[in-house]
Amino acid sequence: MLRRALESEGHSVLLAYDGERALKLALTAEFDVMLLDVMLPRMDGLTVLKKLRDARLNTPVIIVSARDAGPDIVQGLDSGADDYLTKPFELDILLARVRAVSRRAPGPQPTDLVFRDLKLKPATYQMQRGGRMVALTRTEYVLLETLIRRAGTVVPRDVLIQEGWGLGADVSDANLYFFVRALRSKITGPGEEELLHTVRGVGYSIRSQDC
Amino acid sequence: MLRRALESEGHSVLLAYDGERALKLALTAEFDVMLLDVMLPRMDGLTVLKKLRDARLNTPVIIVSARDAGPDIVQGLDSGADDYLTKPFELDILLARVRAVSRRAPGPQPTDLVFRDLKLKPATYQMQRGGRMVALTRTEYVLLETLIRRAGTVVPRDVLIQEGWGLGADVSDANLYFFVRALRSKITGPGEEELLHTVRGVGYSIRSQDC
DNA sequence: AGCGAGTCTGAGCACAATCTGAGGAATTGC
DNA sequence: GCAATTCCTCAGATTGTGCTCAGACTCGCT
Repeated sequence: MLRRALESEGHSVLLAYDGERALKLALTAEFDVMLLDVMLPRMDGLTVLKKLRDARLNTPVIIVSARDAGPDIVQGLDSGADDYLTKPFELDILLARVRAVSRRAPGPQPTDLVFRDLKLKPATYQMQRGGRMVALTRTEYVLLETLIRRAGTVVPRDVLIQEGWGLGADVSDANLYFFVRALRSKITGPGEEELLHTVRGVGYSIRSQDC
Repeated sequence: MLRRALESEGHSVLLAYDGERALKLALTAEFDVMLLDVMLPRMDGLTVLKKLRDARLNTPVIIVSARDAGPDIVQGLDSGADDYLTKPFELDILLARVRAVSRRAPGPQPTDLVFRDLKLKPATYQMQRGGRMVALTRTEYVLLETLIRRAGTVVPRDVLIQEGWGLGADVSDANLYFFVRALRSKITGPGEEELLHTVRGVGYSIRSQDC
């Protein structure tokens, strides 16, 4: 739900389901804002924050926690958080606080989605294959994003349709074929390896020849 | 009481008992943090904040208010506050938030926004392309500012509208087109590279041809 | 080899998104 | 109050995206 809300505000969102992965993400890519829960599996939020700051990264962090006791808040902020929001909260407030926090961050560096030498740039609706930079239309972009998010797995045709056109959408097969074709022609230049494979009867899959 | 507490933390404190004096203080001297109540005599806190930001001062501001309704908080943050604290609050939390807010501001932000040979001068509402200096109207300026702040990324149309005209603004498409046209004609002289690109179905983007 | 369902291709149309020109309303400065 | 600037609106012109269709091609099966 949060992801949706943030994406509708123009952010692109990466999700981590436990503390370790959150930290790993935060250390590898560069983010505008990090929303951090405290109670997390594998590594709690405050530790994540501590390690992040130890690594001299000052990505803005908003702690989102059910703990609303004074000492918890103080500890959170003093661990290096930029803001502290207690659950339950109103969505509008979260969005406003995200705006407030990210407003001062100078260089927004939305993260790119990558598979091999194929890079997807949410910020500009472009993709890059090797050195080639290509512009994508909105629908092409959405489809490629879901494909590359699940790279290595097969994405069923109806999932693609749902992502690209919404739930009850009435999309003809030919139409999806049309976009697959468009994507293929953009992804695979002459002499390049085919990355977007058809899985007959099911859907499509981004992967390299082997595996 | 607040003054005591803050001074015991090593801050030196100046007190203003109404909004007008607060604004005057904030405009004349340079502060690490400003604690701002909303319900003030002579000029309410939000107006003070607004005028402060209009004067291009980005002193960190924490709003301290009894109003704890969602819309109030959102409005406060979107007016340019860095944090929002509802009364009653624990002293420790206030102190922690003051530390959090003052920690990050490394002094006043850079004055000119720059992308390639395009320079935006907030102080004078002017822009410079190469050697050419051009005056901008208020709306043109705001739009170009948000575009250049997120240079390299696509700024959705509704974000532009929100920045230029405020939240619930009712702005016709044609109107935005009008300003985009105005900006383009000012940014791109004859023979110069187009920097303001449209991304169909989404919005606009400042970037150079490649990348 | 022959069949059928599933998939792909080429060409072209329709429509909404975008852009333009011209001019009218609202502000602003003097 | 007037002139200049700024902002906004309307009515077409234009474009690119999304979409469709008919026919060709594949793959797996018997």
